[in-house]
Amino acid sequence: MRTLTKEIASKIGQTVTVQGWLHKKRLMGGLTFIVVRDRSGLAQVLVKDKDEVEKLREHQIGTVLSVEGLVVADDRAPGGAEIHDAKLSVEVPVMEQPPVEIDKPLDHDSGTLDTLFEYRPVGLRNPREQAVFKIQAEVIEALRQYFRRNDFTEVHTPKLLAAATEGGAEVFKMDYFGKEATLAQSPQFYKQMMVGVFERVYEMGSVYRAEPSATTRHMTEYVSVDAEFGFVTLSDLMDLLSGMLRAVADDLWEKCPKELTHWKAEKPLLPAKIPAISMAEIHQKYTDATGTSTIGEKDLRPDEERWICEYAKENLDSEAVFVTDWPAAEMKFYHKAQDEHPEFADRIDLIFRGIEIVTGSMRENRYDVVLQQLKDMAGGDPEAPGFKYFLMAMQAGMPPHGGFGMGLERLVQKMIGLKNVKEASLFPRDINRLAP
RNA sequence: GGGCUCGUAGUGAAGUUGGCCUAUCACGCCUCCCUGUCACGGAGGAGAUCGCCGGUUCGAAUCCGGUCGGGCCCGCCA
Repeated sequence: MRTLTKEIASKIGQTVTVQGWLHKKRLMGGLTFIVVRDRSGLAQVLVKDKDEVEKLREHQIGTVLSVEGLVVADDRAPGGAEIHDAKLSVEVPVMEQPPVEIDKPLDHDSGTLDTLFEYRPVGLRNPREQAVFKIQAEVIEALRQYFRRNDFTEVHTPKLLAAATEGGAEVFKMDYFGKEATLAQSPQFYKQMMVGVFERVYEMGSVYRAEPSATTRHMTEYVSVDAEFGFVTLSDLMDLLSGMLRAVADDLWEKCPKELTHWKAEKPLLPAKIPAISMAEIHQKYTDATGTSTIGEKDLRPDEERWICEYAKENLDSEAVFVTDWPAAEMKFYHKAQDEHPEFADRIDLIFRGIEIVTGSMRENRYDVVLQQLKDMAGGDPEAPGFKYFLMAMQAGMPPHGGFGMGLERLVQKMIGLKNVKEASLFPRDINRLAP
């Protein structure tokens, strides 16, 4: 019977067998400490028998071990318990030293990220790297719970598409049995269609962007958290997002204290309602504060995004900000303009700790209007397979609805405090990395 | 796509106004010592044709040209 390392503290006085990877060897002469890693964590084994220690000669970290011994309580042991009188059995010997260190923090300086990713299959065994993805898994779990609490249905939409979807971002083209197909850059049209079915839906899945962006916040493949719901206003959407971000943070700091400590992560300051500031006002404040004029610009500069978050943290007790009142000239065809001020789109971005993690908007739900906007704003062909079925759903009756897309890795990056979004991806894909 | 910047043992760095470099340090690895370590400690050792090609020079890690591969910022976006 296998005992997990996390269970040994509750098995004092019992003989147990743990299985895992050799994580650390400390030879002290007459006694040797061995640390074994399994899925639940680490356990210390004390070996005094020279013959037992000899079994590990020249065996590298990563060697697969089975260890049988007596669990003894000792304040000097990590976790208050360790295994004594151990009989070691090497299940899978490893004689090659790992290319990167597993038992000490790996370098995350920007200049060395290439090495970090090149050796990911091994480097991810490092507990501190693992922690990133334990946190990511918990974020997914918290989001799923939050959406379910709010009566959303989870869906999975196709990523192989007949044609480009939203326009704007570049899409990957590929051969599909002699026809041209594209990879989805978002589930936008499908999740809107599903509003007509379930009213409230969400999806968490990979999307693909063929943009030649070489920055700390872009990847060509990332996990998009998408939600869409009907019979709502932009205000409802902002409330949903405010609640969501807080739910994730609360859950994370409750469930993953150890993992967060690895990264010295600080719980974000998030009010019940994240403050909303119009783009024009941000431009004005930024211009006043820095002397660099951005007034009239149609988007926020990256530096403005960083600046407004600092401002909000100091003055509004929030590390996140909604940016409202985007110029309608920058609207996508499926967006809805504001009823009272049609020069603005009914759109928000959510900026968290200096980076845009969410874009959301109300969608144009009137068939005639969205059809016209498609022709006028996107030059789209209503009969093209990329638009035809979307329009079919719109014509079949759509309530006022809206939704958002959020970059999972960006959220994890900012919760932890990583410098590059790629550090929050198991196997990141960017403009010049396709492997591992 | 534009601008800037970097490439030195398995890993991270120093050296880069040419010679003192037979290339330095730390981690890791190997050998030995060490009975309470937990980033253990101590002694010794192996490991690098300084990304690659060409040039300048008596002499190149260092200067020049080319080339390959990274990174950061901007644009665009999540």
